[in-house]
Amino acid sequence: MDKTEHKLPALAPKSAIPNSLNSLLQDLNDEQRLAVTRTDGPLLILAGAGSGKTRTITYKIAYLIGQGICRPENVLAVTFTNKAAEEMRGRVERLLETLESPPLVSTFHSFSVRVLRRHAGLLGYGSDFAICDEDDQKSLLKQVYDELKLQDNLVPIKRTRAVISRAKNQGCSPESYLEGSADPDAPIISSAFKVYQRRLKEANGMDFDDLILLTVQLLSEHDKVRERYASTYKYLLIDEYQDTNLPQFELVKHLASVHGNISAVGDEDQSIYRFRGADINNILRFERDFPGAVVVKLEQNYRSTQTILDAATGLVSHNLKRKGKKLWTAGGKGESIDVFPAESPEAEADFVSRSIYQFQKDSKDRIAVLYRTNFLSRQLEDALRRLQIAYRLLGGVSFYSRKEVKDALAYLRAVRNPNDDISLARIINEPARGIGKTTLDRLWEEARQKHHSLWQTIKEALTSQALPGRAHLALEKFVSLIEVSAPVLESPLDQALRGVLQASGYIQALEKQETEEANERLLNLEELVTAAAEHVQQGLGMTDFLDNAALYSDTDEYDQNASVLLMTLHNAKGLEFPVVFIIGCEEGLLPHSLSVEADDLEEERRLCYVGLTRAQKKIYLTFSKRKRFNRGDVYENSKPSRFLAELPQHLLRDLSARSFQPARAGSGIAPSKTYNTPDSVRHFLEKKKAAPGGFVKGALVQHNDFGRGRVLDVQESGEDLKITVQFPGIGIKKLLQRYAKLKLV
DNA sequence: TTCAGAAGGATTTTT
DNA sequence: TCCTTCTGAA
Repeated sequence: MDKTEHKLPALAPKSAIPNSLNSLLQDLNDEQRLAVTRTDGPLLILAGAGSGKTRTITYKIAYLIGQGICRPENVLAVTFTNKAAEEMRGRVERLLETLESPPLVSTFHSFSVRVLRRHAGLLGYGSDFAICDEDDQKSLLKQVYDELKLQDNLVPIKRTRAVISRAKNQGCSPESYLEGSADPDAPIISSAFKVYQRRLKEANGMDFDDLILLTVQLLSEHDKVRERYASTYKYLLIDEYQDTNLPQFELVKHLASVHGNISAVGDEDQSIYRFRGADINNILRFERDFPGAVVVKLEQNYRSTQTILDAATGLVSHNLKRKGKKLWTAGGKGESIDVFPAESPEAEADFVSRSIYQFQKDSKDRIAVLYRTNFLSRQLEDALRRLQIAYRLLGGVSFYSRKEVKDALAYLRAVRNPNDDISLARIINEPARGIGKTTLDRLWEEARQKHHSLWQTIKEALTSQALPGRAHLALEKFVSLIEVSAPVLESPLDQALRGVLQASGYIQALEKQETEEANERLLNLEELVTAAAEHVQQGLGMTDFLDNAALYSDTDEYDQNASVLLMTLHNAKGLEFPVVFIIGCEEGLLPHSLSVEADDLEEERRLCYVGLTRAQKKIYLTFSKRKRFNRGDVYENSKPSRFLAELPQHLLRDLSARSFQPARAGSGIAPSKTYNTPDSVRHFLEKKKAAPGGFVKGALVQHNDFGRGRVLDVQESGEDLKITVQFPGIGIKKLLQRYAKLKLV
């Protein structure tokens, strides 16, 4: 790009600009500074991996506000994850020491919720609409299947859900989806889609896709609302623009329709969300969509060694659909990229965990292990535990998707709005209170015919005495439970939550079970109450609490302090680590077999590219020559990923000659490791007075490596205290119970 | 209506 | 291998 064409504005220091901002601008290279200081009209920042993307946006926000170009409330920055938003918010606040009000940094989804909470009425929704996650969608679809007399085995609900979501992300209605689809099941899916959408609206619910779609609908149908938002946000900044899908693009267009000051940052080589409708053409087409756009390319990489960059560029240059850019770094050549072909998946995990063990002996560098599919983490977790290496897993079952947590939240929703069918159905017989399948089927049938909510139907059935005595009584009790609980919501959120859980008998039912599992659930509920209390302290209400719970994702728990992180390649985007392992570099896994069939090879390649460019210093690529077939001990040969062959071969080093002794129990390989009680643990524990030394069962603790955990047991042994602490979220629940009991001595 | 035991199915990636 | 769903008995 010709730099002379756009002269850099002189950096006239005004008194309004904090000095720090001024000196920050001096730090930037010419392109970055241009990207930061150009404040008129559309701007596309094509940023390579590790080129300081986030930094550029953050500085830009600070620049706009610090220079007095606009007020904080006139800036809207959009990211894809809550985590990214949070981080950016923090950075902006640090840059601008004196800020009356913070600029809005938000994800597409949470921004949409914010707008919809205000204007849902215009679209025929109540403003207390519920946000449905995948589970809710599936249970709603189950009812749709009942209504349509569809068999699950004809078209699996899971598939229907995915197809509907995809259609919505492409902006399709049930009808337009049917027209455009070659799928033989399309007529069935389309009819389910139609009923699903109707029922969802009747239940005053929105799924994730609706959040965006309905916001777009709102802005396009209501000129006043659009103008209001579009003129409020004088400056619009969109991160990861290559991941926007059609509805998101339309949202952006609406928001930019008054001022047109949109800055989009993206990297077409990192577009990895096509499955959720992300359209790489959005970024390729930017200059056409926003005429007069200036394009800035950030090609200098500040993250990786030249070797890593060459490898990554070499790989992704096999893709045809890209604008092309040449990454370079002022840094050194760095180490070779090591490839380890393992004999078996176990050997692969063994290699990785031992290498990590070695690394940790002489450095504190953070290490990431990346993989294509979540289940690949398991064998590795086992291996890491054998060596007692602390790690943190992203993904899997998140706190807010646990059954008991979702039940508790459903109680809150149902009490607040009993006509919320989805929540009501979730808890009507949880704990079991004699409202069984037969009764519910009858009620649903009734509700369906009259187009009434489940709640209405129940009340009608009670007045008309239409049900057998036992069911009648059970329903009467349930109705009064919900009605009696309503005033409880007036009290502070944490108390309300506790009250509802008590009144419903949920807590008591768990307590009665006296199993380890029930106990864990109780502790989780306790943690939820704590979280609610924290929300209250931040001055947030119930709606915010529920929204956050719904939009919360595992990535958001990412903990800067853990030194070994396990996550999918998707989750790794936007992060960086000194050392990166990419495991499972096999045909069928990376690229994934389903993607090869669907001809999404380029996306898989980009995914691999994303993985490679996370690394600052060192990359290991591993694969197994054999893989275990579904069940049993049958092994099958597997081929190394074609991407390994596409990498520039001179950058690779084959480690197959290096062999490790196989791990044997009791051979002294597993080092005994003592964890000192971190200060934060003491801090937490000492607040509660009870048990020996102030340590108490069930207390929440914070550990540097594992994040938040809980004290399971406290025993005195001689002069020492033996405290058993459990850290949830580390692995699959069962494994967790077996292994993740960490002794803090 | 509920619980327990058995059989069968599953594995892409996420807000 | 593990988890979910189905089936039948109390």
